[in-house]
Amino acid sequence: MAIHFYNTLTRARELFEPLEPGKIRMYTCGPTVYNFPHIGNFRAFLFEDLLRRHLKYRGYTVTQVMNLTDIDDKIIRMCRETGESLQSLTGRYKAAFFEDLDTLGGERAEHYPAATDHIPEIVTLIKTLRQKGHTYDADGSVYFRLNTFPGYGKLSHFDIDQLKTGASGRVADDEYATEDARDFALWKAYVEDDGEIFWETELGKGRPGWHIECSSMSMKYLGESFDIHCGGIDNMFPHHENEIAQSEAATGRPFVKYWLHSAHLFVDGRKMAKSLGNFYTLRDLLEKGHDPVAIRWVLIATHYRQPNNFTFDALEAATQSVRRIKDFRLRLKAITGTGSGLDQEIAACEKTFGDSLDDDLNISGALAAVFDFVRDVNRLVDRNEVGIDGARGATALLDRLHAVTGVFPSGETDQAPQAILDLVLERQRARREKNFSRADEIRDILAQDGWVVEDTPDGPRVKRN
RNA sequence: GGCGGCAUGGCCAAACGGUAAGGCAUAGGUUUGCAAAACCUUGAUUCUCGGUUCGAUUCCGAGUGCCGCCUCCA
Repeated sequence: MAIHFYNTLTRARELFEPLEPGKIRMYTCGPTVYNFPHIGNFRAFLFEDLLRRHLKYRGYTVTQVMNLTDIDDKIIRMCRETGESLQSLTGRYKAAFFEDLDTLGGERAEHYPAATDHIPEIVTLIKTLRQKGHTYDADGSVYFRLNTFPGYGKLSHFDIDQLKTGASGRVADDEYATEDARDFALWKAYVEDDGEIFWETELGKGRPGWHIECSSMSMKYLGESFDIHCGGIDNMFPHHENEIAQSEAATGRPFVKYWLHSAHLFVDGRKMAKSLGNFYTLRDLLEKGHDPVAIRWVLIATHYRQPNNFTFDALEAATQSVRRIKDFRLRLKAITGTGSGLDQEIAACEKTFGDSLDDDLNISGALAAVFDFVRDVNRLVDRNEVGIDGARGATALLDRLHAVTGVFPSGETDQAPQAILDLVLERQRARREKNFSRADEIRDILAQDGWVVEDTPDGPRVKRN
């Protein structure tokens, strides 16, 4: 089955055909590095991670760019309030972002350009826009003149004349210099409150607007036209709309072929908000002792265009699911005899898995295929019908699917230390001598150290609790 | 005021006109020294009301509820 994606631009499910055969260039809106990312941020980043992994699984060469926004109003305000330098502040949160990304098993993108490292490129792009008559200056700032770009609104499907200015109650005072309130800043003139944060450029003393960084950096690393652009649904307007305007006005070419937007994460059915007390960073969940793989599971297990309702019950269910897969892999590992090679089961699982993800990243179908496989194989193992070839094949399959989803780890790292293994041996001796009270006592001791011992026909199995 | 999304068994969640996947939890069973794991069995007519259709969770309309965007929030 060919890959299909739902394209926000057309509001339709479309056959996916990259601009260049075999190669995919994608841009994914990254974090603003002024805080620890919350799990809602990671819902979007992990959707993008799943996307890139699946495309690679399908044999494409993927070039992904994720920007790091390290200059904006909030960052400046924080620097002003704390006295910390911009570089120091954003450096800390960049590091935190990568640390959290690693914890969640996110693959690294090919490029992580930061806005402040691309001031020259930004200035060049603004100059091009100015040269083509798409800008005007006001009070030292440079604005994009919206009515010079006829296609404005084609992504968000907003009728530009019906936008209710200031409906969000967030229009800043310094926006009033625009001729039309809907025009947006490309370059913002320096103001007193900016302190030490400014760049002296041909455009004057100031700093870049928000949207322009994504246009200039995406085009620098991916070219004037590229395949996929992702982001949270909230970025569709105005951010992505403005990116299209800037980019296409500058180049005269189509900017992006497929726009993919992820829906929000809710917590207990409500929008995540600090005021509601349901706001979580990854670190909050880790402190509560939750498994990063289970967290990843919960964040990707809902289709990316559906609102994902995060609950601790769901996280617990995901934890159990991860455990089930790990147990299954341990069980495969213990198989030594001859028997079925599982060729049919493996092929069926992988086909359904791949077909599901090809269908606009239907993760639920993909996970269901794996669970069906686990159940089918477990049944065969119960009947002693699976041989070592089958076990190896099944393990290899899970390795392949883990490379795509990141939620089927082997649990190999849970290797018990010698002291624990000694206790297990002692317990075996006790059991052989029918000294079950001693055996149960040892099991309790192991449990206290966080290890579970299970008796199987092939001997005891130790695993992390 | 404009635009848009969502509503499926206790919880999470698929299905894009053909008669409701999967996971977790629950209950019963097989197995086990006891457990654990595994396996088997167990449960929904899909928010409400209309309409289109031989047939609707799926399409259309109205309503109810929750949510998002409308200039810098993934």
